[in-house]
Amino acid sequence: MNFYVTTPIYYVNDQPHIGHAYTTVAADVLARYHRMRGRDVYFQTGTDEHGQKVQSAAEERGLDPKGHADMMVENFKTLWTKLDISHDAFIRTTDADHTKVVRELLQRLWDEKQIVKRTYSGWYCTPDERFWMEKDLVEGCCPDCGREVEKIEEDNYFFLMSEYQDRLTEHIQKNPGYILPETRRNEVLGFLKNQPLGDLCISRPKTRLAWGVTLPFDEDFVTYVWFDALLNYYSGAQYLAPAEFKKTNGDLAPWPATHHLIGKDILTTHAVYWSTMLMALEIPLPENIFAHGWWTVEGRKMSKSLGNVVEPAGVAEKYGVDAFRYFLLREVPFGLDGDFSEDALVNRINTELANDLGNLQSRVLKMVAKYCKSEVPEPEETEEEMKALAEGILDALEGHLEVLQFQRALDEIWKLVSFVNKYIDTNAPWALAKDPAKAGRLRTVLYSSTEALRFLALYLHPFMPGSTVKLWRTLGQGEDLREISLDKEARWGRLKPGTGLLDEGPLFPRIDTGKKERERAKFEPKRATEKAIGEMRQKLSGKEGKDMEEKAADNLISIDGLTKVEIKTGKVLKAEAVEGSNKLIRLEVDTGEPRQIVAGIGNAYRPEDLEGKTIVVVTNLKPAKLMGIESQGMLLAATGPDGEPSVLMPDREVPPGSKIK
RNA sequence: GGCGGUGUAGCUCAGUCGGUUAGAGCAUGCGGCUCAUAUCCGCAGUGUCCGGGGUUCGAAUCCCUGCACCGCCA
Repeated sequence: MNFYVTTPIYYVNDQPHIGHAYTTVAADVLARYHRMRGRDVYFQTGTDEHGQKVQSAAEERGLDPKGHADMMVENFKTLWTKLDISHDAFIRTTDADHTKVVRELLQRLWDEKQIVKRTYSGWYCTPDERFWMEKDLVEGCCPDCGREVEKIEEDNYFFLMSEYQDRLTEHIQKNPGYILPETRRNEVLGFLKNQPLGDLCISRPKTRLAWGVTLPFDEDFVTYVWFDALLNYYSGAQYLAPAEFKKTNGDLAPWPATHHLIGKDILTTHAVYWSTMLMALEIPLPENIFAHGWWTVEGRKMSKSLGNVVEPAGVAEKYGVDAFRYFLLREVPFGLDGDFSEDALVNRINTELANDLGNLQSRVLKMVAKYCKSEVPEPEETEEEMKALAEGILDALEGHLEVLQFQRALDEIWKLVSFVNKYIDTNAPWALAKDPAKAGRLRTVLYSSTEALRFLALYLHPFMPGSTVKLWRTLGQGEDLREISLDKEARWGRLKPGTGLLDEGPLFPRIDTGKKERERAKFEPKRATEKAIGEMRQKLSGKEGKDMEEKAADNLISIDGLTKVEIKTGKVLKAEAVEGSNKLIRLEVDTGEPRQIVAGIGNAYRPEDLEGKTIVVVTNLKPAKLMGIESQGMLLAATGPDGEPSVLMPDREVPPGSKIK
C-alpha cells in the first residue's frame, strides 16, 4: 500500500502566505514520516493556473497567460525550497499532460451522458467567476465581493452531480474517516441532508473566458476551473508519479490519495464536487479529506487591506525554518483555527526548542566532552524505563499521525525530552564524576542521555529536517538521516560506544525577549508621537508642504482659534471593542475627570494594548453617539500612509488631565 | 431562518464508558541544582466545569431549557 498526500494546487496569482505554508508543511511532515517508515510515498503539490484572474493579471502586464504563470509559479517553488518541502512532484494545470487527462475524462463523461448541455440564466460576477441567483444578490451586487453583476443567459454544460447525492451521503456515513475533522464531516452531511444536490456547471463560453481547457466536445467552451483543478490529484498520479508505483500497486497508483489536505474554505468543493466527479468516472475515492483551520494574526483576520498578511519566507528567515515549521504544527491542533503572533512563536522557540530540547543537547554534549573526552561511553546497564519510553514513542507517532494530530505527536516526543532532563538532574552526573567509584554509573547516565538524543533526532526529523540533520551529525552518526529507516533505528542501544561527538554550538539559540520588551515599552509611544510630528514637518517643509502652505494661507487661525480647543492627556482605565463593529473601541479615560470615548482605531490596536496608556484627548468637543454609545471627546491619532491610525502618547509620564498647549 | 458545534485555571486547551481529590502547557510565586543556551529540577496554587432545571447512589460528562460565541448553507 502506498502513501499519497496532496496539498491543494494554489492559485498561481496568490502571494504565498501562512495558510499555504501551513498545508504544505503538514503534508511534508507526513511524507517525510512515512518515507522513514519505509512506505512508498508520493507527495504532490502544485499550482492552479487557469481562469479569469490569471488572464486579467497577464493582460495588465502585457504578458500571455502562460508566460505570466511561468513567472508567478516561482513564488511558490522558491518558498517550498526555503521551507524544506520534499514534494515528489509539482503539478501545473497548464501542463500538457494534465490538460490531456482532463480532456479525456471530460470526453468520457460526455459519452456516458454524465454531462449535458443546458441553457442557463443568472447573474454573473466576472471577477469571482461565478453565478448568483437573483435572491442571493445584495442590492443588485455580488454578495461575495460587492461588485456589479451582469445578467447572463447562455448555454452551458452541466455535470449531473445531483444523481450522486444518495451515494455520496452513504459513502460519508459508511466511512467515518473520509472527511475529517468530525465537525466538518457533520457539516457536509448536514449540507447533503438539507437540500437537493444540484447539477454543476462546468463550462464557460470562450467569449467570456478564453484561458482554460477547451471542452473536447465543444470548441467554443472551456471547462470551469474547478473541474480542471480538482483533477490534478488524479492526473498527477498518472503522469508525474514514478512508474514503479504502477508496478507494485496497480495501474492507477499512487492513486487513490491517502490524504487530501485542504483548508476549510474548500471543503465543499472537495467533499462534494470532487467525490461525485470520481464516482461518475468510476475512479476510486481518496481515503481521506482533511480540512484544517485558518490562521488569524495577532487575533485578527488576515487580510491584504489590514496589511497583516504573514509572509512565510520572512518568518522563516528571521526565526529559522525549523522553528517556523515546529510552531505551525505544535501551536494548534490540526483542524482548528489558530492564531499566529511573533510573541507566541518566540515563546515556543524559547521554552520548547531552546530551553527544553536545545539545552538538553548542549548539556549532554558538554558533559560527554568533559567527562568522556567527547566519546560515547560504554554503559554499565540498560536504563529500562527510558528505553521503553523512547521505543514506545514510535507507536504513539503512528497513531497520532494517522489522524493527523501533529500536536499530539510532538507532545509525545516531548515526554522524552522532559524525561531526560529530569533524569540528568536526578542522577547528577557532575556529582558522579567527582567520585571514581561511581564511574560506571556515570557512563550509564551519559550513554543513556546521548542515546535519547539520537531518538529525538529520528523522531523529530519529519518536523524539523534541518536541525535534526545537524543533531544527527553532532552525535557522530554518519548516515544520511533522510534515508534512514525508523523501524530499524528506533531501537535502544544502536548508539555505539566510542562514537565521537561534535560540538557545533546551540541547536536553537534563545531569543532575548527581555531586551525586546524593554525596547518596545520605551520606544513605542514615543515613536507614534515622533511619527506624527515628523509627518507634519515633512508636509510643512517639503514640496508637498509648500503647496499646502499656500493652500492653507486662507485657513490660518489665530492663537485664539487654538485656545478654544481644550486638549488634555488622559489615562486609559478600560478599553473594550464595541460590539458589532470591528473598528470601534470604547475607552474609559481619566482626563482629570472620568469620561467615555469611542475611537475608530480597532484596526490597529487591540483594546488590551491601550489599557494603562496615557493618550491625548480633545475634551471640549460636543458629545456624539457612535453605534449608540456616547463619545465624550476625541482621541488624537496620526494617520499613517497606510491609513492606519497611530495614537499620540506623551514622551514621558504626566498625570492624567495635563493640559496640552 | 435551517443544520452543526463550542463554553473547564490568568491564557491556550485536554478530560475516554457517568465513578476517587477535575488535569497539561504557558504565565505567576517559592525552593533546589550548577553539567547546560539566565538553562534544568521540585513544590505551590487559585476553578460558580456558562446559567437554570432534570435523570442518577453519583453529572464537566446524559436529557431539557436559557444565554453567549463560532462554523456550514453550492
